Amino acid sequence: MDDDDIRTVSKPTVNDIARVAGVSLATVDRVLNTRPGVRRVTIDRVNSAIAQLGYVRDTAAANLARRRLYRLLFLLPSNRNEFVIALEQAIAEQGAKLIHQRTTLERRSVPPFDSRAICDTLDDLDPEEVDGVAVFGPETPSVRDAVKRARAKGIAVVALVSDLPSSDRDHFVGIDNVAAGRTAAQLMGRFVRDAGRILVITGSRLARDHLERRNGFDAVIGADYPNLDVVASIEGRDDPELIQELLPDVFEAYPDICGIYSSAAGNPGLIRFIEETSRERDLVVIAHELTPGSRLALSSGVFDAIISQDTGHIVRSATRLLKATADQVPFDSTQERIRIDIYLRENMPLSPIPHAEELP
Amino acid sequence: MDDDDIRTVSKPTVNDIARVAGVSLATVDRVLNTRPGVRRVTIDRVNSAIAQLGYVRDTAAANLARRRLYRLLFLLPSNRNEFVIALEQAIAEQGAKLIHQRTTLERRSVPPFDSRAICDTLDDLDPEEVDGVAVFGPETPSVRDAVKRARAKGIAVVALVSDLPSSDRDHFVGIDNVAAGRTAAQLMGRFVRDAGRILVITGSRLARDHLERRNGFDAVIGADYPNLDVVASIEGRDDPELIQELLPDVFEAYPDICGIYSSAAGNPGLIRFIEETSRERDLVVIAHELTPGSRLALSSGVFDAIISQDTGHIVRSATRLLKATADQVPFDSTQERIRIDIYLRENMPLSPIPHAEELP
DNA sequence: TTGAAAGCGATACCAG
DNA sequence: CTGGTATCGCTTTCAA
Repeated sequence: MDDDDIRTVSKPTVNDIARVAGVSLATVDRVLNTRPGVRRVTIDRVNSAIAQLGYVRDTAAANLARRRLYRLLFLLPSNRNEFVIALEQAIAEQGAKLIHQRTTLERRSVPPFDSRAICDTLDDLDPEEVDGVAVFGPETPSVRDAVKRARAKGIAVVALVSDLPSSDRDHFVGIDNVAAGRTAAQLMGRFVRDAGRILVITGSRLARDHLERRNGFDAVIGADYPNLDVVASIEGRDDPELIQELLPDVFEAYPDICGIYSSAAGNPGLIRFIEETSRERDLVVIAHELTPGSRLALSSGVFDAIISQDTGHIVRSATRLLKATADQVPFDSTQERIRIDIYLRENMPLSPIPHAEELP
Repeated sequence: MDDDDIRTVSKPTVNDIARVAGVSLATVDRVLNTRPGVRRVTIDRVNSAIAQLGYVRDTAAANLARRRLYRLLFLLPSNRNEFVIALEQAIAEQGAKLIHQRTTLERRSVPPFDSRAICDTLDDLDPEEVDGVAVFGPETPSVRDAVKRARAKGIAVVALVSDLPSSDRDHFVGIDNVAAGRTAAQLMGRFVRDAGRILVITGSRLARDHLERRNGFDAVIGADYPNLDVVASIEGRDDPELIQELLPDVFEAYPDICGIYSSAAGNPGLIRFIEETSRERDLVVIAHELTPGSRLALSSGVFDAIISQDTGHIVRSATRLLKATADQVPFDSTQERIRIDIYLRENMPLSPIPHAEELP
């Protein structure tokens, strides 16, 4: 009892537990890590000592002793659009920092919407070699099952950017895309001055995130803005060239388009089209993802607003969640919520990707 | 040389340095931590071994051995508005988590705008007892000098929410308030449908953040929205009662007010006024800080948009920056940039302060 | 000016 | 089943 009082200044350690429970360090460790070979009574004795002392494991010390390495894998589509590139950069940057914290980030690309490649990659993963994987891919039945198998092998899995809800992934790291679509619609409704038609550019039917955005957008425009009419969307397949090619016909068919919601990738094509043809038009354009290209468009007035998600935050969050899942420890949910960022020209960060790492 | 090659699998340690430099661990440590009592030649030998091996210190192991505790202090105004309360909650929550990471967060309140109290607190700080302090206060000459003295004593100082630029504080943790004001103005200009007057509610002339917002707001309205006219602002002193009291006269004098920019605290008074009197009016209202009260106002349509800064992020960022400064190690500037958040009804987080800490 | 050795808090191997 | 002990990477006396 006196001992306990004396100890209250600093936090209890395994040694304290051993002393209070009257067992050795090794036994305490066995109980702490639920390893076999301890009698029920002993387990109880140790556990009550733990409870009595209010012990909390020092993760840093544990990882040091364990020489624990976290090997995490990011599985991305091999798209070359700016968003995916930003994500890759964020992974590379975080990876360079985390190497000093016993964590390695590996990145692997598979062809877009190639469920098969995703499944094969996941199935080939050896739990001895990989602790967790972040998957940015389409929600297909085969992917869903492959995620389940990976988790069954003991590999932590988070869905990145686009959710895989029915796969039992451990977490989803990204924005609520229905809400993002609703946000875009609200801005559109506010920004457009008169009645007219709105064009939505989508990506692929296979991408859950694009679908959700579209649904959210339509719901709000339909409910709150009777003056606006959403015309049948064009499917741009995230391809700038295709988008630039399709747009003239659309504007021919609907000359009264007063707003464009670019809900997927392929913005460069949209930007080129507007710069070449629609300068004079009073067109409200809302797009997704703050990238070098979309920043310029926002600065120059080609875009009116950008809905975005912070790629740095996404990578850091995925990393923390994969580690926490692997270690089965709690995490800070407030820190892991990815915001639906709204950027106007006025609140853009000065530099999208400040590479500088400075000394205080 | 062979040794080095063999070692490339894992990262170099102090032992490797000692071996390569042909000195003892103790000497390596002395050089690493720039402690006295080492000959020039020896220092050089160790340093070149460090460079050769590309050594990076394992902070976790160092802190373990050092039994390093970070004692950080947050100095806040004793205002009871929701923003300060949210900040206090974030400090309490982070503090509870960080206690397991050798970091204690202490919070101290001083009367608002009481430079003297801030100076006294800073001057009383013992560098043996406090590693860093985050100051949320007015930028007065005396505060500036007290910050300088604190830093001279070896205490890390960051300015919180409102910058103290001429004080040589180590960092500023908060948003660019000029840009925040500009953002509010752009939204206002976009949201207001017709010509009219805009009322700005400010806080105090002593608060740098409020002044900056006001300047940014006026600049954009003046330049981009000739149809809008900003009437002389009212100084609400962050006081809901005062604001509620002042508003009727203002609307009497200017019945054509079509927008309100609440650039400081005291929103509850504004909300009550609008709910009681201006329901019928077509009033665009933009306020600062997402709090329980402002969330409700946004949901109900009393507010049209909220400019905000994430209190959780602010506290985490201040903590990381104070630690990094105290240890003189680099930090990740992309992670520390506090965003100018724009919230509409559609992109509000579901719960402003999710207290839940869940298991994966 | 330098080195040997004892920890920090936790883990893991090898005996018994 | 349980305990002793070396070790992780780094810091810190205490001697020499």
